[in-house]
Amino acid sequence: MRVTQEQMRENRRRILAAASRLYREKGFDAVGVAEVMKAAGLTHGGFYGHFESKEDLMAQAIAHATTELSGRDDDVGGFLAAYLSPAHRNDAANGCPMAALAADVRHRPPAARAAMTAGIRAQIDRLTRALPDSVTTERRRDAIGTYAAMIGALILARAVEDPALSDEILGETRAWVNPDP
Amino acid sequence: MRVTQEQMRENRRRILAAASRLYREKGFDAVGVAEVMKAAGLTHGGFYGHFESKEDLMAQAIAHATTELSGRDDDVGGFLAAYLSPAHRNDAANGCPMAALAADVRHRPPAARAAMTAGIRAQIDRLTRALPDSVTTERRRDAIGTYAAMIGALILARAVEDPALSDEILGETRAWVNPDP
DNA sequence: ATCCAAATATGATCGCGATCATATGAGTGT
DNA sequence: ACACTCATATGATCGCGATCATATTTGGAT
Repeated sequence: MRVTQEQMRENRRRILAAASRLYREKGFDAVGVAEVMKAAGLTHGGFYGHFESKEDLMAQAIAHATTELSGRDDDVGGFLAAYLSPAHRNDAANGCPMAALAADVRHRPPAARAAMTAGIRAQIDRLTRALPDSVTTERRRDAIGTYAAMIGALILARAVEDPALSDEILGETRAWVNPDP
Repeated sequence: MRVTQEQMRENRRRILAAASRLYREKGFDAVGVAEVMKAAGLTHGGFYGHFESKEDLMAQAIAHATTELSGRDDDVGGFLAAYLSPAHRNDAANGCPMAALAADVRHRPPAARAAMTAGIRAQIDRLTRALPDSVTTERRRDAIGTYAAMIGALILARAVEDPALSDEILGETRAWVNPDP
């Protein structure tokens, strides 16, 4: 059956949202086109009316996730605490797309890597603007180091099966990158 | 044909070495049993004489890689420089198994996660022993934060397609975690 | 109102990869 | 030497997932 142009755009948005959530939760390979379409409330056949291929979907889903999650630029401390929280660790599906997919994107075609690169660059720039100035270090260096530690800690905390060690990695990294508060 | 007990153990070692290299290079999903066996100089059928399943192989390959790469504990500065070098970024196949596989292991069965957990714990302990003592921070906290930053930076550097940004992430993180030298 | 094109649904196809069944042939203990 | 067992080789099987072919239904323009 046919559908309103409005409805079609909405369906496309649904597909992207479902894909970006499923990819973050399970990884690119574990999520099939049919599963994405089902999660979007559609059937698998219509997929190729919206996207060229699964590769195309991966790239657009990354872009969708990275542009959607751009919060406010103030309150770095709060951002850090939320990022390195057990809640974020336990909810990859709605969390940071870089922590969930950056390692995976290494094996993906150029379009997906380009989208990821744009997201990483934007996040570093945002952090650079948000971080407090310091006499001893440069802001951009701080931003890059802090971002790397955040992502590394979240990935490690998610990889580890021992909850105590996982919590320790989150908590100690948070104290380490932000010693003052 | 049959083979010496010695030869069989050697074959098993070859399979593990090939698997650990291929997994680090391409990820778990992209590497099939047949490819691993071929890289080890065998045919795919004999695989189940050595391992229960692909899951079993994944877990043992992680353990193999993590126990093999335990270098000396001194010279943290040199270790850091090598870890955050373009050479390491470009050679995931022979590099740190955590940077290559920790994010992936999140989607794997318990055995693989247990092996990865053991490797991460050992590496944190090793770094804790190797880091210089400090008045302002605790050694274990330093170790965890530094390790997180190293892994995060390497993952980001490998995800990014722009070589300039990739190099910058490596270099700035290195300067950030180790400001003195 | 009517016709047409477009969006989705339904149902192949096609290749790939994990696992298993059977065959082969050479180590191993007697 | 001999029989026998076991490691490997060869060749199915089996399910899954990406992609495509065809059908269906209804927006949208005339």
